[in-house]
Amino acid sequence: MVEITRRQAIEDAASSLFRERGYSGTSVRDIARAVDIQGASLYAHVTSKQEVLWSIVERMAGRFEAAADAIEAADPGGATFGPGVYLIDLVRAHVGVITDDIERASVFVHEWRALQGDRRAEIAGRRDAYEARFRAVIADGIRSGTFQGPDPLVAAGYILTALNGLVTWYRPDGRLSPRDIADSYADLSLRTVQSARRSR
Amino acid sequence: MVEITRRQAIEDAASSLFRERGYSGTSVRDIARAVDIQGASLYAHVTSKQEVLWSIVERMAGRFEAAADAIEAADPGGATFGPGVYLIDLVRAHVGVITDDIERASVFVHEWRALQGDRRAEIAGRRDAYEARFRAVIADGIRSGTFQGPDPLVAAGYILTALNGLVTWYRPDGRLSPRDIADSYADLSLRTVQSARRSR
DNA sequence: TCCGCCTCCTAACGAGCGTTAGTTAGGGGT
DNA sequence: ACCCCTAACTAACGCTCGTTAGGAGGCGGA
Repeated sequence: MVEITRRQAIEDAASSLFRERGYSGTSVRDIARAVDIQGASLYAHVTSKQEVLWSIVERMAGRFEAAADAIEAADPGGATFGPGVYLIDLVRAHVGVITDDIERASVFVHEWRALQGDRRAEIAGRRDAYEARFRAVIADGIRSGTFQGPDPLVAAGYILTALNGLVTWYRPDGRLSPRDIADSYADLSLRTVQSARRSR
Repeated sequence: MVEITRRQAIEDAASSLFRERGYSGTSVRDIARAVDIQGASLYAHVTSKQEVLWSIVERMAGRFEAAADAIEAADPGGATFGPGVYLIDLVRAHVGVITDDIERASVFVHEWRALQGDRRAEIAGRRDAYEARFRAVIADGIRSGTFQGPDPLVAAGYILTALNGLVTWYRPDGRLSPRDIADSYADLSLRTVQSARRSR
């Protein structure tokens, strides 16, 4: 990871620390130390600690949204390829965004609550809108008989938290490539909304 | 919730605050204010902030373990009723522990990382041992042909994070009762490890 | 009546917090 | 030669942090 700007290096260091110790558990002097600088010198590059968190979270929100937008653009409402393909694509995209930048993704998933005021509300809203895409495709699939499930809300909650849980165990240098995980997670998620074969 | 001891009231208040703002984001004066006391007066009931977190996390670890122990005792190794029933029972038990005390469960899931030194290591080990029960039953089921899956480790990770994700959206006063959720989650989890019926 | 516990208080400690102010050193453009 | 920009520094601000010390009031049991 070659750093171009000092600002980027600071955000990378902050992401890593926020992930490890949480936003509240990380001091600006901790971040500064990670880029070999005095605490006060950080403020030449950054206006506040809160703004660093915002920058990280906002960028990741944008990535998730863009990935989902691309899928919607390719197959509006899943009308062409059906809810199964649409759901699989959403899952693969979600996994891809996480594995692409695990530190920032982890901060996005766990630390967005540390945002204050309007920014927190904005992210809460955008998260909800994003999750609604999953709820919609699941509800669609159930309505059309492609999926079977107890409740679209519960199923969406189950799948989405499973996907986000990836940030707790994914290791870039681990046995499984992002591709492997995307394949597995797409498979598991599709099964989750389809009736199981009976077996004893 | 009728409080018997002052200590219990303090732990309840701390659980609620740790859940909302995180361990680092909560000060001892915040906890004290929640039980209408001066910050320093807390130390008549508690030896340190860290010890309060430990008390909460340790108790919940015990609950999860006890619930799983009961299942193992009733059907050792799933030898009698098979992996399907065993997994369903584990899932129902896990959901039950969470819905039974959502605040403490949420702290257990998210804030155990704030523990320091040996205590953190101990909980990490106990968590891993607990999760191994899920991995084992899934691997068993795959070996015996009851389950089909891409990888027992991935499947276990997927299911466990889905279950733990319940702490982020469960509301005791919501539409769904703990029973409803246990039913749905047991169903969804079983599907996750079984091949889907083909449908278009 | 007195003892001892329980609960809570005020005052204070040293450390660390996020942030501001003012300054310095070096390099590139005019 | 001059100027400004960038990137860093030291010093300090007011505040909050977790925690300790020492004491006061009330209540149950001997």
